Amino acid sequence: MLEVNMSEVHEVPYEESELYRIRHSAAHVMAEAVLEFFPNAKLAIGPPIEDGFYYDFDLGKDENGKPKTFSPEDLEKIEARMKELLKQNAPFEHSTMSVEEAREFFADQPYKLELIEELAAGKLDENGNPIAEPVKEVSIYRHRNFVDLCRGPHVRFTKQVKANAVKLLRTSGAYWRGDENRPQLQRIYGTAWHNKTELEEYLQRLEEAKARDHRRLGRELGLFHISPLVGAGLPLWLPKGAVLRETLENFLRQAQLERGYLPVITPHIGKLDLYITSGHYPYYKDSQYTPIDVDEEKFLLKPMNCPHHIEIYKAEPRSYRDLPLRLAEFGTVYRYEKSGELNGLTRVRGFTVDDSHLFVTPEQLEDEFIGVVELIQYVFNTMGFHDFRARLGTNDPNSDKYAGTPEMWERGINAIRQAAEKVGMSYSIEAGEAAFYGPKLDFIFRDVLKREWQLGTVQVDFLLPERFDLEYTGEDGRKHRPVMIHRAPFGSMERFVGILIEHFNGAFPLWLAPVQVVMIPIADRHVPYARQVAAELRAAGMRVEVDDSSDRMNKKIRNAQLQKVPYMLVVGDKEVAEEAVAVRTRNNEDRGQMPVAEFKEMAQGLIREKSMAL
RNA sequence: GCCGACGUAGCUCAAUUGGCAGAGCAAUGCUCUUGUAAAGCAUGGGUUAUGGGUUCAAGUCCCAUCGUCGGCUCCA
Repeated sequence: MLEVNMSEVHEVPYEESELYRIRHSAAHVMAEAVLEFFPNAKLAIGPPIEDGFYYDFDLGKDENGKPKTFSPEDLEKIEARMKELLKQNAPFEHSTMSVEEAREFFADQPYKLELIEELAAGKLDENGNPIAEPVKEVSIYRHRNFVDLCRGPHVRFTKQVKANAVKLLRTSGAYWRGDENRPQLQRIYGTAWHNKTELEEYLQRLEEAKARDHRRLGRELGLFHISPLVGAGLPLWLPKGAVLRETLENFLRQAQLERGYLPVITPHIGKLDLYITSGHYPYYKDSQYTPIDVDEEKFLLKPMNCPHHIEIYKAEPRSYRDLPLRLAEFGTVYRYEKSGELNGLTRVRGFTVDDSHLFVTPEQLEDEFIGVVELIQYVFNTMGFHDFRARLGTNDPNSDKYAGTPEMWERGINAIRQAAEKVGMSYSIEAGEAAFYGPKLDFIFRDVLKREWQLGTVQVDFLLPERFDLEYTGEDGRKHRPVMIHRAPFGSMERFVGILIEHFNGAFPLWLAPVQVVMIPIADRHVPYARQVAAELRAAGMRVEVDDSSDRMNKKIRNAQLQKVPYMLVVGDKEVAEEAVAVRTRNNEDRGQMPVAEFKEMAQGLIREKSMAL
């Protein structure tokens, strides 16, 4: 198993590290170089970021009135010049200016002026974060003739940024202040490290990430295919991918069965009115497809499963004895994603949610919420996902994106906090991360490349029960309003599988591997025996292929190895004679000869336990 | 959707300034019957994403559309 070393231990916060100063300084020197080639460029901001830095520029318009952009050749020129400038040693000098002076000094830099005004007004700092009070003086850094409004810190001399540890990576468009209604600027991304070795290690890491890209592995391992004729963002699951996905689904089905969930199946479209009632339609109009006309009525390709499940709840009168009612479905939903946002399996236009809606009494809410949290933890643990954190997403009181009353939100948030406390789980709170109908607890997983992915989610919802006027008859014979819990441990099957592919680099644990065993007959005369063993293993529930091609044994091993098949069973004269198989693993281990029955028992055990081992 | 780059055989990539579309792997056939990461030989495979245009001549230049990639924005 490939171990990718991303360890970059920050003893001090990144903002106080030398690397941060190096990158911040590299951004300034890059801007200096840009101004040499584009003297009229307007400077926006140029902060350090994870693994590097960027700087945004407004290059003005060309003769046709189109915004000017950086060409790839420009990038090369800028990088070369930047390296020269780094070597021409110059000190970084810090000073301050009064707001008045700064306004005058940056008179021809409109973006800097905007930053100065926001500082002076006590609104936002240069990163767009709110500040406590208006500032009277602004901080300035100068090296040679390049002067920038900047809080720093920087290295002391440009030479401290090693020219051979810096590389410009790419250009892109980026909206000023991250707002798509404001001008689009030209951004240059670069990376900078302490020394050449670190830079090379970083570039190496990028290569490794590329090699385990799920889009590439998805093709190489025959997992999925995206056909432009079917449509962008609409993946086709190939047999091996489908096996992988169904194995995951069946695993969860079983876990749900054990926990009292009930399966339901609902159609892919529903009347527009359904979504108007739920409130989804007005809120998410922009990310839904145009309604379909059916006779005189409008139908929506379903963007959510909850309204359908709610209608199942309403299909009959409910009593407190029916609750909690846990309805579960692998429900496929369709959401419009802008073309530029699509990405392999991780960002698609049609995907399947491992959805469930729990209808509970207020008294049951906490226990049921805990049950869901424990289910998600069980699912993650089984996957071998140990590096994850929880995030409580609350409403942002300043946003009109959230429906319901403050009391509802309060109750929901409290329910989640109490449940989290009871299971002893720590979490961070982020305002503005809630669903429109209620707060949620998200499970954020860090993969082997240390990238974070939001996977499982649990949401508390008092709103939709109101909107749909849900009720049950209580012990007291009166009508009561149930509470809903929305939850999905995997999130979306597409996204989850995409992440799984990258996390395991295509080498799935035995129980998930689309092909668990490849039979490798040495010569043609061994093929019948290989088929016989394959049949026996298949009868025991294993996924087995026989490589009866005319390739040499060595080639067959190579092919199985490249497909990351866990076990290769080589069979020749000796094995035929002794009812045995010669076991080789994808980890290049030669386990030697083993009776078929022994192999079968061993492999079955590992599959049953969903072991990570071979 | 926006900015930029790109689209040649199933895959990875070649093809001077516009001048006969190629290679490796894969596929198919034949020979060999093999003991732990690539046997040998042969064969087939393309309206160069699609549609228009410029030119004696377009993979190459121009326009549009579709798609991919990297960002931005967005993500119930």
